[in-house]
Amino acid sequence: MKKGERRKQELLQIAYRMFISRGYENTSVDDIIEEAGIAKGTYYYYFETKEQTLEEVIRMMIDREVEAARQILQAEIPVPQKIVGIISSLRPTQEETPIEGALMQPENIVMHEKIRRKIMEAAVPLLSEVVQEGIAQGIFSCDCIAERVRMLLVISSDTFDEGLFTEPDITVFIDMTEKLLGAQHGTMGFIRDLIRSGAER
Amino acid sequence: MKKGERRKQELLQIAYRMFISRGYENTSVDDIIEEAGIAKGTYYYYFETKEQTLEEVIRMMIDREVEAARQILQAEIPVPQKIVGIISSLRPTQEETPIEGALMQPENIVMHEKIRRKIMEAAVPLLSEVVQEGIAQGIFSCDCIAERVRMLLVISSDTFDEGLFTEPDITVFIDMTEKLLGAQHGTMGFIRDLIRSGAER
Amino acid sequence: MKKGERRKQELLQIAYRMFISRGYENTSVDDIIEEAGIAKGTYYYYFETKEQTLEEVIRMMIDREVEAARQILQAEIPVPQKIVGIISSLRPTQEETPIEGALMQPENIVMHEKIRRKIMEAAVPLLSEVVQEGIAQGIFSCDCIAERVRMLLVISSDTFDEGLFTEPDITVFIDMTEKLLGAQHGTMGFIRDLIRSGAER
Amino acid sequence: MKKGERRKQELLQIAYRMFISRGYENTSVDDIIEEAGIAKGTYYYYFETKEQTLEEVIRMMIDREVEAARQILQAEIPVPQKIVGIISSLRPTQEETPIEGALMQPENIVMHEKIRRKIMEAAVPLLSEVVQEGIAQGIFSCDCIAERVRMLLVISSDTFDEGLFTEPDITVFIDMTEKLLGAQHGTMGFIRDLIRSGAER
DNA sequence: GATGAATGAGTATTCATTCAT
DNA sequence: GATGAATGAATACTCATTCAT
Repeated sequence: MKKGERRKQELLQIAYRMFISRGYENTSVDDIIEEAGIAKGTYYYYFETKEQTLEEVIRMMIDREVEAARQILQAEIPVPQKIVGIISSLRPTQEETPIEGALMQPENIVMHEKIRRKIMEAAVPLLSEVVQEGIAQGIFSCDCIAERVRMLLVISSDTFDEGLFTEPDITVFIDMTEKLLGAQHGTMGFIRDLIRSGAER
Repeated sequence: MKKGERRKQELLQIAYRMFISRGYENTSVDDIIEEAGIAKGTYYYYFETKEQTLEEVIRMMIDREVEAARQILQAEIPVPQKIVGIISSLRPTQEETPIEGALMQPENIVMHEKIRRKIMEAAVPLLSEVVQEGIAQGIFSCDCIAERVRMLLVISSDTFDEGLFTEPDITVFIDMTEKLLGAQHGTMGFIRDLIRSGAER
Repeated sequence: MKKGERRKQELLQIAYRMFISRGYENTSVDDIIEEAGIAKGTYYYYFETKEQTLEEVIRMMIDREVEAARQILQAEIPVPQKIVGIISSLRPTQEETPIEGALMQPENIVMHEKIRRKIMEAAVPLLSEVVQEGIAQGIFSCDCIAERVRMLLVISSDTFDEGLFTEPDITVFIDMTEKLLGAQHGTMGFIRDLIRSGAER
Repeated sequence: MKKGERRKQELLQIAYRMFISRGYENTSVDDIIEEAGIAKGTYYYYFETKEQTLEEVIRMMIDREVEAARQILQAEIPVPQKIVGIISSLRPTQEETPIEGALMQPENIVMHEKIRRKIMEAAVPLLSEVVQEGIAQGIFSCDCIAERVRMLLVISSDTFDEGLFTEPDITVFIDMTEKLLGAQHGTMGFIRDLIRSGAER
């Protein structure tokens, strides 16, 4: 039992890397089995279809990220930092594809989109909880929390996912976030420093 | 020459409809020529590759929409209405795919994404101009106009493109827009009535 | 040993049902082991190949039917009734596939044909014996018994196996049978009543 | 137009030979294109699917045979000879597979069966006409013509198609045919000479 | 007796593209 | 301008069979 499970995890890992770096559509089953050094039959022993492999790859990736996000949720840090931390941890394929840069444009779109939706599903409740916490602490003040959180995620994703943002983008994002959640001006300003220190690395 | 041009426009029209309704990847060259009633060779007489056809289809579609947006830009209506009007007119495949609903989920993603980017490119300068106008009139008050406009478009697209929005979504969207542009509370409230009257139809 | 034998009989039973209802070619080894709830290896412990399984399935099925036919042979009923009884008892998959009707058309042909041939082999001597008996009793009168019996079986199979016969088919079949065996007109007329009463059920 | 048509006929011819000699299931598309010396794409330019190829192969074969049968129907020969002639001409793959003998047992069954049914459909009306003619001439005397003709075909096919018949088979077949059609004893006796002279060749 | 992981040759089908006419 | 016959690499998936444990 264990043996088969481990093997499957290995295969998922390999498929994950290939899907991310070349795109789902551009990765053939032949490519995967060659990389994995297994026979066609072995692949289909573990996965019903290629599509199913994608599904499992995404689930694996998301599970991981949601786990990281949950850790942050329970950490002993200020609420604004929690928000930013969770959002960052849910960025797909962030430091995971450092090799080929932002390879999520061409035909990775399909997978990217699938992931985006799943992450949305998982992230909205988590973040809502934190925002709630912020409201309780008097840091935030707003209604329609779920909708605002969702909007926050969409903007964040659009602004930062491709790594092509400018200073004004950051400014507006910070402004936006504060107003969206009804926070005092300056509450989220630390984001700028965070990004700067991140970029320096 | 003219005859050939007209023919090409027809083909683009056909390709456009097919790409929209079945997705780019799911539309084969064979499908197109069958629908158009022409031979394989004829298709390749007009287009270098299938990819190029897509490019031209998108350009055509965007040109049209930008044209419509430009008309609104020059119309004699209040600035907030202009903004909403332009955003609406740039919604891809809105009344153009009335048949099968929001056919932009499954594998239309690729085309949808390509269009989205092109529209962004075209829309940001147009909308920026209107916002500028609003600022001059004292209706809006903000910096980083281009970035804010972009954000507005992203949120609008995410909220409304699939047609699956709720009341709170509208509320937050209106709130967001006002704060994003530094408008007075209530300035964009008319959007709600607009959507309601649109939905009634 | 006994335990293994029983297990094998169970597997044969399962394979039998699946072959009959879905066809030999359309039933994969995977299908069988799933239905049986056993592992791949177990299957191949009991059977050398899938083909061999088919062979054994057919043998089992025929053994049964021949046994039934033999009972009729020894029964104390008139010779004409014996003939009809034996022919009926040898109909393959008659009350055995009551579920899906005449599932022997599409790709079941392969198995159907194999069975047909085996049944022929088994049936000709049995029926020949009965015809001999009929000749001894002065009911029939003919030479080349084996050949005539074979012909009888072929016609019977063609006429009745698919269950798509009409009144004239019955008439001709009865006429044929009488003349084939050199019986008096009317001798086999009871077949019509038999079929009618069978149909009424 | 003509060029393509001829090519297709050639391909059909090749497929025909291969299906007959190796069986439909055992002939892969790869086999066919290799034999034909064409590319995969070319094959699929002419045929939608492999199944469709089979369909067309069968149609071609039957058309030919029915044409031959029709010629005999209109010939100026005695009615009994017509009957035998038509039946013979409808024998599938008779002198057409002289090479590998009766290669229609193993998995050719599928095709064989398909052909058998189509031939039946075509042959029954043709032969019925001839029998009618025989009745008019006082040579035959029977009712239920279609059913009798069908039976005749079935028996003939079973007896002769595989080429494994004996003297008694011929005797019974002749006897059967005469009685089936209500002909005088001796009417069909010429069949025996026909077969003998055929076998001598 | 029984398991299940591993195999790999085999299969039909798709499709963008080319080019001689 | 237009045709349509020809291409061939690519692709996902199947399945009977083996064998170490």
